[in-house]
Amino acid sequence: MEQLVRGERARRVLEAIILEYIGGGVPVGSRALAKRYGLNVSPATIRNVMADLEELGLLYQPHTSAGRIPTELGFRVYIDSILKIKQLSKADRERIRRSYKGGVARVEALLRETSRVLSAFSNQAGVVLTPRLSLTVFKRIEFVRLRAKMVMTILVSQAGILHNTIFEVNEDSSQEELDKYSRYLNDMLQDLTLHQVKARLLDEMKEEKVLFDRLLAKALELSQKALQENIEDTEIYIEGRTNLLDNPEFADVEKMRRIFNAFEEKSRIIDLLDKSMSAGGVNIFIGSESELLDMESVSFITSPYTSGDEILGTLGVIGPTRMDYSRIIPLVDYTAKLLSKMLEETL
Amino acid sequence: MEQLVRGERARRVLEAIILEYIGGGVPVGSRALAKRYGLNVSPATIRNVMADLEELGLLYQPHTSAGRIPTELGFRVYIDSILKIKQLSKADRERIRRSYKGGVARVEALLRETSRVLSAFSNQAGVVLTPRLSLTVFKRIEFVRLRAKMVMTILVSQAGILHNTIFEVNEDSSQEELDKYSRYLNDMLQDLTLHQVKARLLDEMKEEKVLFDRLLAKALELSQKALQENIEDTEIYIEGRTNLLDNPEFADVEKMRRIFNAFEEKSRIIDLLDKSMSAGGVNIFIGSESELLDMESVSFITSPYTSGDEILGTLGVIGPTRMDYSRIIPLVDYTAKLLSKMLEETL
DNA sequence: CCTTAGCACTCCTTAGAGATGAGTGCTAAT
DNA sequence: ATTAGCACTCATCTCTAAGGAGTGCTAAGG
Repeated sequence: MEQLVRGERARRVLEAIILEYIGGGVPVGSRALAKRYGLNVSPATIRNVMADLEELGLLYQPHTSAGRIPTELGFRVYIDSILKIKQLSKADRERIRRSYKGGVARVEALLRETSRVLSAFSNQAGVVLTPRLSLTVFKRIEFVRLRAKMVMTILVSQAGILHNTIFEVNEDSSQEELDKYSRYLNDMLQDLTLHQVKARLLDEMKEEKVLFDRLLAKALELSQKALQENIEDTEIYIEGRTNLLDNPEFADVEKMRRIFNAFEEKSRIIDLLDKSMSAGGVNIFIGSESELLDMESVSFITSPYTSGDEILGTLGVIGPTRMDYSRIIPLVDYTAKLLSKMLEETL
Repeated sequence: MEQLVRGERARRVLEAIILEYIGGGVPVGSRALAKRYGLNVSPATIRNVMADLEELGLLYQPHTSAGRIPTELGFRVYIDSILKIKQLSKADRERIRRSYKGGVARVEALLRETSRVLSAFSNQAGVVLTPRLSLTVFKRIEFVRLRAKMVMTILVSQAGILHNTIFEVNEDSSQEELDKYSRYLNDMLQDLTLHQVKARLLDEMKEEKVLFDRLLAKALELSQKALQENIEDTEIYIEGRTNLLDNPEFADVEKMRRIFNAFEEKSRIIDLLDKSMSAGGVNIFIGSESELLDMESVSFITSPYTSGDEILGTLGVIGPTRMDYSRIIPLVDYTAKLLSKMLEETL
């Protein structure tokens, strides 16, 4: 990829075109480029360079008499080998920290607030994925008797997130009995990851003692059910969707509909963000790279967030391919770190 | 209101115009009306009637040579004194019941699913408000020690909804101690509404015994904090937003932006739905009646839902003023009753 | 060999001019 | 009271022409 754009001048032209296009959203012509950027060459020369870049697949023309627009590949090359990512300024970091309203009263609220912050500072849509339950560490389980034979289980993960399930049991238990079960389980399952918890429960159920120990049997049955339902229900907070409407590329209703449809069908966005979870650091998906059908003009900038050593989830910004990467990449990076720190301090 | 449209024919014309306008979304002319509805009068006569209706403020013309469009008042009169609301057919009721996917594993999921169902059957946006915590009945409280001095409280309402708060305390308590507090409180607060709980806690704190009973004092302090934060955080589930994009009245981007902005600013929608909570049965807000600024062309059809005698929250459909009230009013009505029944059976 | 001025050419965008047609209000006859 | 007839209004559509941004190519100059 690196050697794709050889000449120094070619790279500067590509950069200029991308900056100009990010700023304006319209095809970029040679004249404007020659004037506004200190390239010190004539428009004709730039046209030659542009023709080369087009041949490499980094630019394209919507029609013969229009300027050039960067292709996805063009953006890719720009991001990978031209863009120098700066740190966020101290003032910006400060502003972000301050823009968190209120204390950390609930993890869910904190995640949603983070999404809002991302959207506010990027002027695009912010997105935060809640921790994958299966990856997180068991903290506590409780059973609540709602009415005869109806039980609610409450599972608390180390990440401070609650998951509940309501189900019917064959045999009624009093709240006192349920409390016994949960005390028992809380002792047994301390500090296991949810995956380990599942395995542990299965192991226990195979043991002979289950046959004789009614309490144990009951407790296992209930917790089984609780985990079955819950293990994969990840939530997603998307804030600032309307920011996307300000981008001229989504001005026509048809494109908009596609994007908002994608937002409604959350599972595909979750899959995408999941992918970027394992790969640490900031990830960038440009247009069709995201493999979200019909989203050619949309890009994702994501980063995982953690608590301690535990990777919890992903957050990021959704915007047009034509967004200001130089600002938003550091923003996403910093916000992920900030959130991680806040979580670590409370959990 | 009733006597506003005197003549029987005038009412039939108004009805025909509204039906035609709901169907087509374009101004309705006298000729089309005369042909398609069995009014047995000539277009000229209808024009006279239309002129009368316009004078009453029930219709208006976008320009001299266009047909008529019903005003908000026109819709109001139609709904209040012309429309006969039918029951949903047995087949429709069956289809709605079936379209609920999966069991009732969590109340939150059930509410979101209800929102989805409303949107799917109305082809508009569905909306469901979670129960107001302050109106619901206390079920259970739990404290979880997250780390030194950090405590999470979990409050379970009778409605099966969880609310949690994380906060720092001055003095560390072990999980065993926290369990004692919660057992104590669970006994004390059983079957009170959250409002009563608040009052009760304040009363208790005034008592002299608090000075001597450390356990009591601690328990009260923690529960105080838990309630303070939580008492008003209502959630709202809006599904099927994109359905609104199919309506020609929202075809232009500017109007769309307004609507989606309103969706992002949830508090105003919550206020509106709250209003309709106390007034039982189906409520209809037409255009500016909703007092959501900039929403002239949007209507709300809402109904409260319950569990037993308790009013829990509100659900409804958001669509253009020009929506099919005759179908959607019974839909909202039935869905509210269905949800109420499902909640009653599980809680 | 690279750079650049000049020029012909493309093609999108905009504005304006008719033409079309849906729909009205009014008048006069039934 | 109803209705046929007619003149009139005005949004919408189509077509054309002008304008202009931007290109590719060629030929001249460093």
